[in-house]
Order: sequence, then C-alpha cells, then structure tokens
Amino acid sequence: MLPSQMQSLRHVTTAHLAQTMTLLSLAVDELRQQIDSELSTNPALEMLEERRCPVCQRPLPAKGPCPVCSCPNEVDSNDPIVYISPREDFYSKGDMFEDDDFKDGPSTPDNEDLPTYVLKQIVGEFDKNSQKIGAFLLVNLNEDGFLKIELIEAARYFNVPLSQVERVHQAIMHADPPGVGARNPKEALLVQIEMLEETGIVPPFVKLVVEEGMDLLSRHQYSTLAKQLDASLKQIKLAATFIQDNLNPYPARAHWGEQSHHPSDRSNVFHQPDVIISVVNNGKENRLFVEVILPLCGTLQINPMFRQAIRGAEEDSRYDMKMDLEKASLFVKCLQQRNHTMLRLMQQVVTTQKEFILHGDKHLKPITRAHISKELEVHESTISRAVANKAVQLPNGRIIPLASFFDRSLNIRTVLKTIIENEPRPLSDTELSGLLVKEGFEVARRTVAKYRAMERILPAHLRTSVVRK
DNA sequence: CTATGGCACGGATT
DNA sequence: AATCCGTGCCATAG
Repeated sequence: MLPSQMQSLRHVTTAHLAQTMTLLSLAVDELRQQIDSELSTNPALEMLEERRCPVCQRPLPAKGPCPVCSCPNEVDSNDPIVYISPREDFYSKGDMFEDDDFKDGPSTPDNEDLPTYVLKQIVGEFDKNSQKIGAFLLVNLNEDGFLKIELIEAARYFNVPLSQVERVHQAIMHADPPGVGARNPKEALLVQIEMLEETGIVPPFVKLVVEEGMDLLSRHQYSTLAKQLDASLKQIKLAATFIQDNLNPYPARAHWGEQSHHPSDRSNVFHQPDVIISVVNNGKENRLFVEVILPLCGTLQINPMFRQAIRGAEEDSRYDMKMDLEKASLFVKCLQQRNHTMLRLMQQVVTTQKEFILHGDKHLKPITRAHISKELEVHESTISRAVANKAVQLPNGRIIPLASFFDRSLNIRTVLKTIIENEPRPLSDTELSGLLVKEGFEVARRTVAKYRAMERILPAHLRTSVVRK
C-alpha cells in the first residue's frame, strides 16, 4: 500500500470520529441541512425512496399517515417502543424544506403554515377520521388563530358525534401555540391558564378574572373588578400583570417570547422536536411510544451505479471518485451511528423517566449524563453531545429541551411549588426548607430562595395569602 | 431582629 | 478546562 493511501485511510478514520461527533450533536433541522448538502455534492450517495412502517416494517404507501400503524401489531411488554422515524410530516404538503434559508430570520410559526404546524402535533393522538376533523378545523382558523366556525358544523359535516369533534378541538387548543383554535380570546386564555397550572404557579384570581371580567380587564378597570370579584386591588393587579406577561389572547400572533423574560428558566420555544414521545393506550397498560426523528423518508445508501463507474473510469479521475466513495460510506456509517446512539440514549432515558413523562415534573428523577454514559458504556461527552440542542415533544404536547431530563432540581422545585400552593399563609424560606426536608429533600434555606427565583415565585411577604371564600 | 437578595467559593458536572 | 449549582456569609429592607 502506498504511503499516500495509508495516510488517506488514517485521515478517514479520524474524520469518522469527528463526523460522528458532529452529527450526533446536530438537531433535526441542522441534520437535514447536512444530509441535503452531502447528497447534492457527493455523486456517490443516493437516497432510496422508501418508507417503512416503523412498527410492522412493511413499506408504506407513498402518501398517507401511519403514525401509529393501523395494522394491530402486538408486541406486548412494558418496554417503551423506541424507533427511528422517517421524517415527521405525515401530511406532506409539497416540500416545505426548500432552500429558503434562515436568511430571513428564525422561522416563527408566522411564516410557517400554522394549520400544518399544529396538525403535525396532534396527528399521533388520533385515528384517521379524527385527523380529518382536525385538519378541517385548522383550515377554518382566522388570522388571529381563532376558530371561525361552530363545532356543530364540523360534526354535521363529518357526520360524527359532537363529542368527538370536541376531543379534537381540545387537543388542538392544547398544542403549540397554546390556545390556538379557541373560539374567542377568553377561551384561549383559559386553556393557557390550564396549561400553565401544570407547570407553574398561577396567582389566585387569574382564572376568575378571565372567566368573569374580560371586558373590565381590557378596560383596565381594576378597582371595579376587585369589588365585583370580592378581592383586593393588589390581588387584581397581580393577576392582571400575570396575564399580560404570561398569556396571549391571540395565540396566532406569536409575539410571545422574548419580552421581559428572566434569563433563567423558560426554554426557548423549539419548533421542531428531535424526538416525539406519545402514549399508546393499548387497552390495559400505557405504553410509551418514542420516535427519534430522522429528516429523511428513505434509506441513504451508496449508489451502486457509481461503484461500477469507478471500474471503468480513467486512471486520473479514479482517485477523486474513490474519495467520494469513501466519504459517502463514511457519511452513511456516521449517520447510522448517530441513530444508534440516539436510540439507545432515548431507550435509557425514557425508561428511567417514564413516571416523569406520564405524570409530570414532580416525578423527574435527577439523573446525570455521567450516569447514563456508564450504563451505555460510552464516553460522557458522547451523551453530552447527544443531549445538547435537542428537543423532545411530550405526550401532552409540551416541547422541552432534552436537557431537561437531566435537570437536577426540577422535582424539588415542583414539590416546592405544590407546597406553596397549598399552604394557606405565606411561608418564609426557612419554613419551606423545613417542610421540604420532611418530604425527604435536603435543601438549605438559601437554596429554597434560589428555587423560588427560578420559578418566579414572589417572596413570602409579597405573596397574597391564598384565596378563601 | 427576621427575611431576602447578592457575591463568591468549592465541589460536582459536562 | 470550563461551567453549573448549592451554599455560606454579609448587607440591606421591612
């Protein structure tokens, strides 16, 4: 073997490592870009257009949904299903991933197609029929994101019971952006409040204000409002600022983030999850269904024609072609490795965090990347890369960074929140610390303060005592 | 005097 | 090696 060839080989193997690492740390949209560019520059690569059902492994029809495949394919065990999914747009409407680069700023739901965006989030939960209903509803949104038809109309149109339409409608409103598809600002706000209640503390009276006093609220007549609701002016003002800061009566006008948001907390809003977790309620047991999104609908492979062409090629062009071939197979391998790692990672994470995924923040187990890396027998940095910049969508529609699965204090914080919610008088940090220790969480008084800050909970003397009627 | 927020240090995590 | 996080000490506000 010639030294130059040796060198190129070695070069290739180190490149292999490097590329695997970079691929691993890419999020879906970045990965898609990468694949596209590789595909267009390297003639040795080709894509085999093919979609297989992830569960039953049968090829899918070119079009049409198969989120949870319709062939009942029972593999019963309690283990979560984890698989690599081909591309997430079950409803492909043309190719929305054209060359329209990121030049015109980050993609917001505004320049995406809102109906499609929302639809993608809910298809997993429903059968074909309900999906159609969802699509129908979403098409009939106005520019503010409100539903401009009555639910009954939809029910008549599809000839299904109203309750079914209502279920779909609920799912839509709970998708991102929260409250989309509501029939009026009030409904949107209520949905948002409901969703916030799951994760954070909503000050007293907020709900009541929205329910009873929308018009007064919009006219800033706080004192009247206070009288009417039998609350203090302070409480009403608190509620009002909360509404202004955290809620959005017009869900589709997505100028939601980036305002007075404190530096801590509040994950950036990810619009494209790398992993989607849903529950399959297969009769008896809730089984988790995890898909790692792959921005491809087919298999990447070496073009066999290209191999042949090499043999008949001229001597001088041969070298270049060989390099291309090397690069192509390298890329494919790296991609496989990435998928493999992601798969194992998710398998592990989902298994240990099942409770959290199903039942909320309180059940998050404080796990570290180091721990996972030991389980999987890979280097810590591998896990770090795999976790970084990724987003996962939970069954309830929330999209959170994958890193939150490794939050060391989220569980304590939520316990703290519930304590504060339930104790009738404002407790000082010291008292809270004591209570937490009783629950089995050893935290110093100072730390309680930090957690409070993270959750944007006001200090005791500014907290209004809980409503008592 | 008590309750909190700020700063900074040390150990864990990445 | 760089960063994050819990915690202690101290100053300040109520």
